[in-house]
Amino acid sequence: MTTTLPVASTVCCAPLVRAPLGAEDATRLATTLKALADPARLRLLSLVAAHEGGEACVCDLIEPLGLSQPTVSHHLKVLVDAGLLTREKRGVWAYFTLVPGALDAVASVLTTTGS
Amino acid sequence: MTTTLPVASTVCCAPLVRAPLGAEDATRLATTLKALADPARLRLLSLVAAHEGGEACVCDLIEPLGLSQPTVSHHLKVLVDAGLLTREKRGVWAYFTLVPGALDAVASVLTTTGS
DNA sequence: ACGGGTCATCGACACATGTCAATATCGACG
DNA sequence: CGTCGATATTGACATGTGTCGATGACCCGT
Repeated sequence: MTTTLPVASTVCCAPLVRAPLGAEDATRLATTLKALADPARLRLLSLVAAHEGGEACVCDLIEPLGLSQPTVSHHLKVLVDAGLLTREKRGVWAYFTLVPGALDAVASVLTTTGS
Repeated sequence: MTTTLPVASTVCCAPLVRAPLGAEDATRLATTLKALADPARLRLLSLVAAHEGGEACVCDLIEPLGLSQPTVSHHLKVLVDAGLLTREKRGVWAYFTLVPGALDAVASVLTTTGS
């Protein structure tokens, strides 16, 4: 294990602009946002979502990204650890899928129109 | 100028899970998300939003964050450069305010329920 | 004009991060 | 069993980032 927690489900808490969020909540949210704050990872999420069946294996993602296979694997691991993707190994291939509601949870914390 | 562009208004584009977003769009989005992906900056946004009148000066933010004044000033600059905060100097004090719709723009890009 | 208070900038430092080449792991299939 | 092909892990490297102390710039009373 390289990272810490199942974060995306821990994003929880208040809409950020309602109450001055504490240090712990801020750290958890920042951890999830750090996972998102990378061009390669954003494109990975986008590619997985747009791929047929909503799932894609590493081999599908290497070429469109233009990055090496280890780098792609690394980014995918970050996204899985952040709770944004799930990894399912079928035979030789590893299939990745969006975690339902994970991105929306982040979005809802950032939304200000909940007043 | 340390950074690049008025980003928050440039977040634009598609909801991320609709079409595989291009390299440029991914970079722009990542830039904005990087500005958000820090506990101190998240708490700053939260503190400013919760503060009386929706605005706060640096001196209001130093103590609740527990960081040095230069560090707070640095984080505020990052948020302003990202288009998430506005800075207005009145007399000796610098007042910061949330840019209306900036956070919501980021949130809408992340939302998947736009199908 | 002077001094005190608010904020920004600079320089330095430790640490995290993205990337790749090389290597390891592991399943499928002759 | 041996090999090939798909992923993951490791090690190394350059670069980016958060933090602070020191300093500079600015406004405002006195």
